[in-house]
Amino acid sequence: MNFVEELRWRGMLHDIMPGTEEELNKGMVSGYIGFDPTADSLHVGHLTQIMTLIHFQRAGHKPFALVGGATGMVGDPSGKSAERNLLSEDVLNRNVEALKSQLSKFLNFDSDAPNSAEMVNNYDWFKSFSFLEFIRDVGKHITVNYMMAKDSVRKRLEGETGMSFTEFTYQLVQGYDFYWLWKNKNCLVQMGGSDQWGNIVTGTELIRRKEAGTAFAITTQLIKKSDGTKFGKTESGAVWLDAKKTSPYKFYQFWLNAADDDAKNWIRIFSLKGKEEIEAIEKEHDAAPHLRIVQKALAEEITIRTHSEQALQTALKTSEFLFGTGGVEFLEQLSDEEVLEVFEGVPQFQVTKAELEGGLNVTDLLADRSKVFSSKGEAKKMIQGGGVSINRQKVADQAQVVSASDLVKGKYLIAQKGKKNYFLLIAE
RNA sequence: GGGGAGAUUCCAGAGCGGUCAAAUGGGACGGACUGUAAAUCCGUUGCUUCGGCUUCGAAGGUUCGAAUCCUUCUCUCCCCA
Repeated sequence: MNFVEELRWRGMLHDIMPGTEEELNKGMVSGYIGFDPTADSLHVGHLTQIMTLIHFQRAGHKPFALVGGATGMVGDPSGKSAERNLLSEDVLNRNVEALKSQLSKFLNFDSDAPNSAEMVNNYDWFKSFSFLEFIRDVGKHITVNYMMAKDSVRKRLEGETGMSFTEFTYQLVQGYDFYWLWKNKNCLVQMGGSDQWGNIVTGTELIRRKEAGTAFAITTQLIKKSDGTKFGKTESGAVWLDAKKTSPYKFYQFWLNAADDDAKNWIRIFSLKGKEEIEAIEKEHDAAPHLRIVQKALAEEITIRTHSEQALQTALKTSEFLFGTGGVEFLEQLSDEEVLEVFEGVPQFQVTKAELEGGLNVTDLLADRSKVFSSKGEAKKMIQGGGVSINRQKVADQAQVVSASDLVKGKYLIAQKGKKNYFLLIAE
Protein backbone atom coordinates (compact mmCIF):
# COMPACT_ATOMS: atom_id res chain seq x y z
CA MET A 1 0.00 0.00 0.00
CA ASN A 2 1.46 3.35 -0.93
CA PHE A 3 1.51 6.43 1.24
CA VAL A 4 -1.52 8.11 -0.26
CA GLU A 5 -3.60 4.94 -0.14
CA GLU A 6 -2.59 4.59 3.48
CA LEU A 7 -3.81 8.09 4.31
CA ARG A 8 -6.95 7.49 2.33
CA TRP A 9 -8.18 4.40 4.12
CA ARG A 10 -7.31 5.92 7.44
CA GLY A 11 -9.57 8.83 6.60
CA MET A 12 -6.73 11.30 6.95
CA LEU A 13 -6.56 12.66 3.44
CA HIS A 14 -8.19 16.01 2.83
CA ASP A 15 -6.74 17.40 -0.34
CA ILE A 16 -3.97 16.38 -2.68
CA MET A 17 -2.43 18.23 -5.56
CA PRO A 18 -2.79 16.48 -8.91
CA GLY A 19 0.28 14.43 -9.75
CA THR A 20 1.42 14.02 -6.17
CA GLU A 21 0.53 10.36 -5.89
CA GLU A 22 2.23 9.55 -9.19
CA GLU A 23 5.37 11.36 -8.07
CA LEU A 24 5.43 9.44 -4.79
CA ASN A 25 5.02 6.17 -6.62
CA LYS A 26 8.19 6.76 -8.60
CA GLY A 27 10.37 6.17 -5.58
CA MET A 28 11.70 7.82 -2.48
CA VAL A 29 10.53 11.40 -2.19
CA SER A 30 11.35 13.97 0.45
CA GLY A 31 8.50 15.79 2.12
CA TYR A 32 8.06 18.06 5.08
CA ILE A 33 5.66 19.38 7.64
CA GLY A 34 6.20 22.54 9.63
CA PHE A 35 5.53 23.04 13.31
CA ASP A 36 5.41 26.53 14.70
CA PRO A 37 6.89 26.98 18.17
CA THR A 38 3.94 28.77 19.70
CA ALA A 39 4.26 26.82 22.95
CA ASP A 40 6.95 24.89 24.76
CA SER A 41 5.33 21.61 23.84
CA LEU A 42 3.34 20.06 21.06
CA HIS A 43 -0.18 18.91 21.90
CA VAL A 44 -2.40 16.15 20.64
CA GLY A 45 -3.59 18.38 17.83
CA HIS A 46 -0.11 18.16 16.33
CA LEU A 47 -0.19 14.41 16.56
CA THR A 48 -2.02 14.07 13.25
CA GLN A 49 0.85 15.79 11.49
CA ILE A 50 3.34 13.64 13.33
CA MET A 51 1.44 10.54 12.24
CA THR A 52 1.46 11.80 8.68
CA LEU A 53 5.25 12.03 8.82
CA ILE A 54 5.50 8.60 10.41
CA HIS A 55 3.43 7.07 7.62
CA PHE A 56 5.47 8.98 5.12
CA GLN A 57 8.66 7.48 6.46
CA ARG A 58 7.16 4.01 6.77
CA ALA A 59 6.18 4.22 3.13
CA GLY A 60 9.85 4.63 2.33
CA HIS A 61 9.94 8.38 1.88
CA LYS A 62 12.19 10.85 3.61
CA PRO A 63 10.45 13.08 6.16
CA PHE A 64 11.65 16.51 7.21
CA ALA A 65 10.30 18.00 10.37
CA LEU A 66 10.56 21.74 10.14
CA VAL A 67 10.55 23.74 13.31
CA GLY A 68 9.43 27.25 12.63
CA GLY A 69 11.93 29.42 14.44
CA ALA A 70 11.29 32.09 11.83
CA THR A 71 7.61 31.58 11.01
CA GLY A 72 6.90 31.44 14.71
CA MET A 73 8.12 35.01 14.92
CA VAL A 74 5.51 36.12 12.41
CA GLY A 75 2.34 34.29 13.37
CA ASP A 76 0.15 32.26 11.07
CA PRO A 77 -3.18 33.97 10.43
CA SER A 78 -4.77 30.71 9.26
CA GLY A 79 -7.80 29.89 11.31
CA LYS A 80 -7.25 32.90 13.56
CA SER A 81 -9.82 35.62 13.81
CA ALA A 82 -7.52 38.12 15.47
CA GLU A 83 -3.97 39.32 15.30
CA ARG A 84 -1.62 37.24 17.37
CA ASN A 85 0.72 38.45 20.02
CA LEU A 86 4.33 38.08 19.12
CA LEU A 87 6.48 35.87 21.27
CA SER A 88 9.80 37.08 22.50
CA GLU A 89 12.94 35.62 20.99
CA ASP A 90 13.87 33.91 24.26
CA VAL A 91 10.58 32.14 24.50
CA LEU A 92 10.75 31.13 20.86
CA ASN A 93 14.20 29.65 21.23
CA ARG A 94 13.13 27.67 24.21
CA ASN A 95 10.05 26.45 22.36
CA VAL A 96 12.06 25.47 19.32
CA GLU A 97 14.35 23.31 21.45
CA ALA A 98 11.40 21.71 23.21
CA LEU A 99 9.68 20.88 19.93
CA LYS A 100 12.85 19.44 18.47
CA SER A 101 13.31 17.01 21.30
CA GLN A 102 9.67 15.96 21.16
CA LEU A 103 9.66 15.41 17.43
CA SER A 104 12.83 13.37 17.65
CA LYS A 105 10.91 10.70 19.56
CA PHE A 106 8.45 9.94 16.82
CA LEU A 107 10.54 9.59 13.73
CA ASN A 108 13.62 7.63 12.92
CA PHE A 109 16.34 10.25 12.71
CA ASP A 110 19.54 8.34 13.12
CA SER A 111 19.43 5.36 10.88
CA ASP A 112 21.79 4.96 7.97
CA ALA A 113 18.82 4.44 5.74
CA PRO A 114 18.47 6.94 2.91
CA ASN A 115 15.05 7.91 4.24
CA SER A 116 16.27 8.80 7.69
CA ALA A 117 14.29 11.74 9.05
CA GLU A 118 15.81 15.19 9.24
CA MET A 119 15.06 18.17 11.39
CA VAL A 120 15.37 21.68 10.07
CA ASN A 121 14.73 25.12 11.50
CA ASN A 122 13.68 27.83 9.10
CA TYR A 123 15.38 30.41 11.27
CA ASP A 124 18.64 29.06 9.85
CA TRP A 125 17.90 30.37 6.38
CA PHE A 126 15.96 33.41 7.46
CA LYS A 127 18.29 34.83 10.06
CA SER A 128 20.66 36.35 7.52
CA PHE A 129 18.05 37.05 4.89
CA SER A 130 17.60 40.80 4.79
CA PHE A 131 14.28 42.48 4.30
CA LEU A 132 15.36 44.06 1.03
CA GLU A 133 16.65 40.78 -0.30
CA PHE A 134 13.45 39.11 0.67
CA ILE A 135 11.12 41.53 -1.03
CA ARG A 136 13.28 41.48 -4.17
CA ASP A 137 13.87 37.72 -4.38
CA VAL A 138 10.62 36.41 -3.00
CA GLY A 139 8.03 39.15 -2.84
CA LYS A 140 8.46 40.03 -6.46
CA HIS A 141 7.16 36.67 -7.61
CA ILE A 142 3.85 36.68 -5.81
CA THR A 143 1.21 39.31 -6.34
CA VAL A 144 -0.70 40.87 -3.52
CA ASN A 145 -3.85 40.00 -5.43
CA TYR A 146 -2.88 36.37 -5.18
CA MET A 147 -2.13 36.62 -1.50
CA MET A 148 -5.34 38.43 -0.70
CA ALA A 149 -7.40 35.76 -2.34
CA LYS A 150 -6.38 33.26 0.35
CA ASP A 151 -9.11 32.34 2.79
CA SER A 152 -6.99 33.09 5.82
CA VAL A 153 -6.33 36.60 4.57
CA ARG A 154 -9.76 37.32 3.15
CA LYS A 155 -11.53 36.40 6.34
CA ARG A 156 -9.38 38.79 8.27
CA LEU A 157 -9.87 41.57 5.76
CA GLU A 158 -13.60 41.14 6.01
CA GLY A 159 -13.52 40.92 9.77
CA GLU A 160 -13.29 43.77 12.17
CA THR A 161 -9.95 43.22 13.78
CA GLY A 162 -7.90 43.71 10.67
CA MET A 163 -4.53 42.21 10.04
CA SER A 164 -1.02 43.50 10.32
CA PHE A 165 1.43 43.52 7.45
CA THR A 166 3.44 41.02 9.50
CA GLU A 167 0.75 38.36 9.49
CA PHE A 168 -0.11 39.13 5.91
CA THR A 169 3.46 38.24 5.04
CA TYR A 170 3.25 34.86 6.75
CA GLN A 171 2.31 32.89 3.67
CA LEU A 172 5.30 34.29 1.82
CA VAL A 173 7.63 33.31 4.61
CA GLN A 174 6.22 29.82 4.74
CA GLY A 175 6.19 29.71 0.96
CA TYR A 176 9.86 30.50 0.92
CA ASP A 177 10.51 27.65 3.37
CA PHE A 178 9.08 25.27 0.85
CA TYR A 179 11.16 26.86 -1.89
CA TRP A 180 14.31 26.63 0.20
CA LEU A 181 13.75 22.96 1.06
CA TRP A 182 12.85 22.21 -2.53
CA LYS A 183 16.00 23.89 -3.76
CA ASN A 184 18.44 22.70 -1.13
CA LYS A 185 16.99 19.44 0.14
CA ASN A 186 15.15 18.26 -2.92
CA CYS A 187 11.98 18.37 -0.90
CA LEU A 188 9.07 17.91 -3.30
CA VAL A 189 6.07 17.66 -1.04
CA GLN A 190 4.72 19.76 1.76
CA MET A 191 2.08 18.29 3.99
CA GLY A 192 -0.03 19.80 6.73
CA GLY A 193 -3.48 20.26 8.15
CA SER A 194 -6.25 21.33 5.82
CA ASP A 195 -5.94 24.89 7.09
CA GLN A 196 -2.46 24.98 5.62
CA TRP A 197 -3.52 24.41 2.02
CA GLY A 198 -3.32 28.08 1.15
CA ASN A 199 0.13 28.51 2.64
CA ILE A 200 1.42 25.34 1.00
CA VAL A 201 0.13 26.34 -2.40
CA THR A 202 1.84 29.72 -2.09
CA GLY A 203 5.00 27.65 -1.76
CA THR A 204 4.41 25.54 -4.87
CA GLU A 205 3.47 28.71 -6.70
CA LEU A 206 6.69 30.40 -5.65
CA ILE A 207 8.70 27.39 -6.81
CA ARG A 208 6.90 27.45 -10.13
CA ARG A 209 7.29 31.16 -10.78
CA LYS A 210 10.80 31.52 -9.48
CA GLU A 211 12.34 28.44 -11.05
CA ALA A 212 9.61 26.88 -13.13
CA GLY A 213 9.84 23.96 -10.72
CA THR A 214 7.21 21.48 -9.67
CA ALA A 215 6.27 20.76 -6.10
CA PHE A 216 3.38 18.96 -4.49
CA ALA A 217 0.96 19.29 -1.61
CA ILE A 218 -1.05 17.01 0.62
CA THR A 219 -3.30 18.15 3.42
CA THR A 220 -4.95 16.08 6.11
CA GLN A 221 -8.37 16.25 7.66
CA LEU A 222 -8.98 18.33 10.67
CA ILE A 223 -9.81 16.00 13.54
CA LYS A 224 -13.41 16.32 14.54
CA LYS A 225 -15.33 15.17 17.54
CA SER A 226 -18.78 13.72 17.16
CA ASP A 227 -20.23 16.16 19.66
CA GLY A 228 -18.85 19.12 17.77
CA THR A 229 -16.48 20.32 20.48
CA LYS A 230 -12.86 20.98 19.68
CA PHE A 231 -10.50 18.05 19.57
CA GLY A 232 -7.65 17.98 22.03
CA LYS A 233 -9.15 20.16 24.68
CA THR A 234 -10.31 19.10 28.09
CA GLU A 235 -11.74 21.20 30.89
CA SER A 236 -8.23 21.60 32.18
CA GLY A 237 -6.92 22.83 28.86
CA ALA A 238 -4.95 21.37 26.00
CA VAL A 239 -3.59 17.86 26.14
CA TRP A 240 0.16 18.24 25.78
CA LEU A 241 2.72 15.73 24.70
CA ASP A 242 5.08 16.91 27.40
CA ALA A 243 4.75 14.67 30.45
CA LYS A 244 5.39 17.66 32.68
CA LYS A 245 2.42 19.54 31.26
CA THR A 246 0.05 16.61 30.89
CA SER A 247 0.94 13.55 32.91
CA PRO A 248 1.01 10.23 31.05
CA TYR A 249 -1.91 9.18 33.20
CA LYS A 250 -4.03 12.12 32.08
CA PHE A 251 -2.84 11.63 28.56
CA TYR A 252 -3.95 8.01 28.68
CA GLN A 253 -7.28 9.04 30.20
CA PHE A 254 -7.85 11.56 27.44
CA TRP A 255 -7.89 8.83 24.83
CA LEU A 256 -9.67 6.34 27.02
CA ASN A 257 -12.55 8.77 27.48
CA ALA A 258 -13.16 9.20 23.79
CA ALA A 259 -16.70 8.60 22.60
CA ASP A 260 -17.14 5.37 20.65
CA ASP A 261 -17.56 7.03 17.29
CA ASP A 262 -14.55 9.24 17.84
CA ALA A 263 -12.39 6.37 19.04
CA LYS A 264 -13.17 4.40 15.89
CA ASN A 265 -12.11 7.30 13.71
CA TRP A 266 -9.10 8.14 15.78
CA ILE A 267 -7.67 4.67 15.99
CA ARG A 268 -7.26 4.77 12.22
CA ILE A 269 -5.41 8.04 12.46
CA PHE A 270 -3.27 7.56 15.52
CA SER A 271 -2.55 3.85 15.43
CA LEU A 272 -0.09 2.13 13.17
CA LYS A 273 -2.14 -1.04 13.30
CA GLY A 274 -3.27 -2.37 9.95
CA LYS A 275 -6.74 -2.37 8.54
CA GLU A 276 -7.55 -5.98 9.45
CA GLU A 277 -6.32 -5.57 12.97
CA ILE A 278 -8.32 -2.41 13.55
CA GLU A 279 -11.44 -3.95 12.13
CA ALA A 280 -10.99 -6.96 14.40
CA ILE A 281 -10.65 -4.66 17.40
CA GLU A 282 -13.82 -2.84 16.39
CA LYS A 283 -15.68 -6.09 16.05
CA GLU A 284 -14.58 -7.11 19.50
CA HIS A 285 -15.58 -3.71 20.80
CA ASP A 286 -19.06 -3.84 19.33
CA ALA A 287 -19.65 -7.21 20.94
CA ALA A 288 -19.08 -5.65 24.36
CA PRO A 289 -19.10 -1.85 24.02
CA HIS A 290 -18.87 -1.22 27.75
CA LEU A 291 -15.37 -2.69 27.80
CA ARG A 292 -14.28 0.10 25.45
CA ILE A 293 -11.79 -2.07 23.67
CA VAL A 294 -11.16 0.43 20.90
CA GLN A 295 -10.44 3.22 23.38
CA LYS A 296 -8.05 1.02 25.30
CA ALA A 297 -6.17 -0.08 22.22
CA LEU A 298 -5.97 3.52 21.06
CA ALA A 299 -4.90 4.91 24.42
CA GLU A 300 -2.26 2.24 24.97
CA GLU A 301 -0.62 2.62 21.62
CA ILE A 302 -0.46 6.40 21.69
CA THR A 303 0.71 6.55 25.27
CA ILE A 304 3.57 4.19 24.48
CA ARG A 305 4.57 6.10 21.37
CA THR A 306 4.37 9.47 23.06
CA HIS A 307 5.79 8.51 26.43
CA SER A 308 6.97 4.97 27.05
CA GLU A 309 5.90 1.45 27.89
CA GLN A 310 6.73 2.13 31.50
CA ALA A 311 4.68 5.32 31.54
CA LEU A 312 1.76 3.35 30.18
CA GLN A 313 2.08 0.77 32.96
CA THR A 314 1.97 3.52 35.57
CA ALA A 315 -0.99 5.12 33.85
CA LEU A 316 -2.77 1.77 33.81
CA LYS A 317 -2.05 1.10 37.45
CA THR A 318 -3.13 4.59 38.39
CA SER A 319 -6.34 4.29 36.41
CA GLU A 320 -7.05 0.96 37.99
CA PHE A 321 -6.69 2.41 41.43
CA LEU A 322 -8.47 5.70 40.88
CA PHE A 323 -11.42 4.23 39.02
CA GLY A 324 -11.40 0.61 40.03
CA THR A 325 -12.75 -0.83 43.21
CA GLY A 326 -9.33 -1.50 44.62
CA GLY A 327 -8.76 -0.39 48.18
CA VAL A 328 -5.85 1.48 49.61
CA GLU A 329 -3.94 -1.77 50.13
CA PHE A 330 -2.72 -1.21 46.60
CA LEU A 331 -0.77 1.76 47.84
CA GLU A 332 0.85 -0.16 50.66
CA GLN A 333 2.85 -2.12 48.10
CA LEU A 334 4.25 0.96 46.43
CA SER A 335 7.28 2.99 47.28
CA ASP A 336 6.81 6.58 48.37
CA GLU A 337 7.89 7.74 44.92
CA GLU A 338 5.34 5.51 43.27
CA VAL A 339 2.61 6.75 45.55
CA LEU A 340 3.40 10.32 44.62
CA GLU A 341 3.44 9.29 40.99
CA VAL A 342 -0.03 7.82 41.30
CA PHE A 343 -1.25 11.06 42.78
CA GLU A 344 0.67 13.22 40.39
CA GLY A 345 -1.40 16.27 39.60
CA VAL A 346 -3.70 15.64 42.54
CA PRO A 347 -3.85 18.48 45.07
CA GLN A 348 -1.75 17.71 48.11
CA PHE A 349 -1.91 19.02 51.64
CA GLN A 350 0.42 18.71 54.60
CA VAL A 351 -1.06 17.84 57.95
CA THR A 352 0.71 17.29 61.22
CA LYS A 353 1.01 13.75 62.43
CA ALA A 354 0.85 14.78 66.06
CA GLU A 355 -2.62 16.15 65.64
CA LEU A 356 -3.83 13.00 63.98
CA GLU A 357 -2.51 10.92 66.81
CA GLY A 358 -5.01 12.57 69.09
CA GLY A 359 -7.76 12.04 66.55
CA LEU A 360 -9.23 14.75 64.36
CA ASN A 361 -12.79 15.36 63.32
CA VAL A 362 -13.25 14.82 59.56
CA THR A 363 -14.63 18.27 58.95
CA ASP A 364 -11.75 19.86 60.83
CA LEU A 365 -9.32 17.77 58.84
CA LEU A 366 -10.82 18.52 55.44
CA ALA A 367 -11.90 22.12 55.86
CA ASP A 368 -9.58 23.57 58.45
CA ARG A 369 -6.30 21.67 58.45
CA SER A 370 -6.46 21.28 54.69
CA LYS A 371 -8.30 23.01 51.93
CA VAL A 372 -10.21 20.08 50.52
CA PHE A 373 -13.30 22.10 51.35
CA SER A 374 -13.39 25.84 51.68
CA SER A 375 -15.60 25.76 54.75
CA LYS A 376 -16.78 23.31 57.33
CA GLY A 377 -20.35 23.89 56.31
CA GLU A 378 -19.54 22.77 52.81
CA ALA A 379 -17.76 19.71 54.12
CA LYS A 380 -20.70 18.79 56.29
CA LYS A 381 -23.19 19.21 53.50
CA MET A 382 -21.08 17.14 51.20
CA ILE A 383 -20.78 14.40 53.83
CA GLN A 384 -24.53 14.41 54.28
CA GLY A 385 -24.92 14.09 50.55
CA GLY A 386 -22.70 11.03 50.63
CA GLY A 387 -19.97 12.63 48.55
CA VAL A 388 -16.92 12.29 50.75
CA SER A 389 -14.57 9.36 51.20
CA ILE A 390 -11.40 8.89 53.18
CA ASN A 391 -9.13 6.08 52.08
CA ARG A 392 -11.82 4.83 49.78
CA GLN A 393 -14.33 4.48 52.62
CA LYS A 394 -17.38 6.67 52.53
CA VAL A 395 -17.62 9.09 55.43
CA ALA A 396 -21.06 8.38 56.83
CA ASP A 397 -21.09 10.78 59.72
CA GLN A 398 -19.77 14.31 59.98
CA ALA A 399 -18.64 13.55 63.52
CA GLN A 400 -16.34 10.79 62.34
CA VAL A 401 -12.84 10.95 63.72
CA VAL A 402 -9.70 10.32 61.70
CA SER A 403 -6.61 9.24 63.57
CA ALA A 404 -3.04 8.20 62.94
CA SER A 405 -4.07 4.58 62.63
CA ASP A 406 -5.94 5.45 59.46
CA LEU A 407 -2.76 6.57 57.72
CA VAL A 408 -1.73 4.55 54.70
CA LYS A 409 1.94 3.65 54.82
CA GLY A 410 2.02 5.62 58.03
CA LYS A 411 1.78 8.97 56.30
CA TYR A 412 -0.93 9.27 53.66
CA LEU A 413 -4.63 9.88 53.71
CA ILE A 414 -6.59 9.77 50.49
CA ALA A 415 -9.59 12.06 50.50
CA GLN A 416 -12.19 12.01 47.75
CA LYS A 417 -14.77 14.63 46.99
CA GLY A 418 -17.19 12.77 44.81
CA LYS A 419 -15.76 10.02 42.69
CA LYS A 420 -13.18 11.80 40.68
CA ASN A 421 -11.74 14.53 42.85
CA TYR A 422 -8.84 13.18 44.79
CA PHE A 423 -6.79 14.88 47.45
CA LEU A 424 -3.67 13.53 49.03
CA LEU A 425 -3.01 14.46 52.64
CA ILE A 426 0.53 13.89 53.77
CA ALA A 427 1.13 13.63 57.52
CA GLU A 428 4.51 14.62 58.80
C1' G B 1 -24.58 70.11 27.75
C1' G B 2 -30.06 68.33 28.64
C1' G B 3 -33.25 64.14 30.05
C1' G B 4 -33.95 59.10 31.70
C1' A B 5 -32.68 54.01 33.62
C1' G B 6 -29.82 51.06 36.61
C1' A B 7 -25.96 48.84 40.09
C1' U B 8 -28.82 42.25 44.18
C1' U B 9 -25.49 36.36 46.46
C1' C B 10 -20.69 32.60 40.28
C1' C B 11 -23.86 34.60 35.95
C1' A B 12 -28.74 36.14 34.36
C1' G B 13 -32.72 38.06 36.90
C1' A B 14 -37.07 38.76 40.88
C1' G B 15 -37.50 41.26 45.35
C1' C B 16 -45.24 45.26 49.24
C1' G B 17 -40.17 48.58 55.40
C1' G B 18 -40.72 43.49 58.97
C1' U B 19 -42.53 36.46 57.59
C1' C B 20 -35.32 37.89 52.97
C1' A B 21 -29.43 34.65 53.50
C1' A B 22 -32.94 36.84 49.63
C1' A B 23 -37.91 33.85 44.20
C1' U B 24 -36.71 31.71 39.42
C1' G B 25 -33.37 30.10 35.50
C1' G B 26 -28.34 28.91 34.16
C1' G B 27 -23.67 27.32 35.79
C1' A B 28 -20.87 24.69 39.35
C1' C B 29 -20.45 20.69 42.81
C1' G B 30 -22.44 16.13 44.88
C1' G B 31 -25.84 11.60 44.70
C1' A B 32 -28.57 7.76 41.73
C1' C B 33 -28.23 5.51 36.92
C1' U B 34 -24.10 4.17 33.47
C1' G B 35 -19.15 2.27 29.98
C1' U B 36 -14.49 6.79 34.05
C1' A B 37 -19.94 8.45 28.16
C1' A B 38 -24.53 11.11 26.87
C1' A B 39 -29.40 11.88 28.55
C1' U B 40 -32.43 11.79 32.84
C1' C B 41 -33.84 12.23 37.96
C1' C B 42 -32.59 13.96 43.02
C1' G B 43 -29.74 17.12 46.38
C1' U B 44 -26.34 21.29 47.62
C1' U B 45 -24.77 26.15 46.19
C1' G B 46 -22.56 33.15 52.42
C1' C B 47 -19.92 31.78 57.31
C1' U B 48 -20.79 29.42 61.94
C1' U B 49 -18.29 26.91 68.13
C1' C B 50 -25.65 26.07 65.15
C1' G B 51 -26.58 30.77 69.96
C1' G B 52 -25.90 33.53 65.96
C1' C B 53 -22.69 36.36 62.47
C1' U B 54 -21.47 39.15 57.93
C1' U B 55 -24.06 40.08 52.79
C1' C B 56 -27.85 43.14 48.27
C1' G B 57 -22.17 49.40 44.22
C1' A B 58 -19.71 52.94 48.57
C1' A B 59 -20.43 56.11 52.76
C1' G B 60 -23.82 58.39 55.84
C1' G B 61 -29.05 59.06 57.62
C1' U B 62 -34.54 58.03 58.85
C1' U B 63 -36.92 53.92 61.62
C1' C B 64 -38.13 49.49 67.07
C1' G B 65 -36.71 47.32 62.23
C1' A B 66 -34.21 48.61 55.66
C1' A B 67 -31.96 44.90 49.73
C1' U B 68 -36.44 47.80 50.03
C1' C B 69 -37.20 55.15 52.28
C1' C B 70 -33.73 59.84 52.26
C1' U B 71 -28.70 62.29 51.21
C1' U B 72 -23.98 62.30 49.02
C1' C B 73 -20.41 59.69 46.15
C1' U B 74 -18.59 56.01 42.39
C1' C B 75 -19.62 53.36 38.12
C1' U B 76 -22.74 51.49 33.94
C1' C B 77 -26.43 52.00 30.19
C1' C B 78 -30.12 54.64 27.08
C1' C B 79 -32.36 58.95 24.66
C1' C B 80 -32.00 64.22 22.97
C1' A B 81 -28.62 68.26 21.45
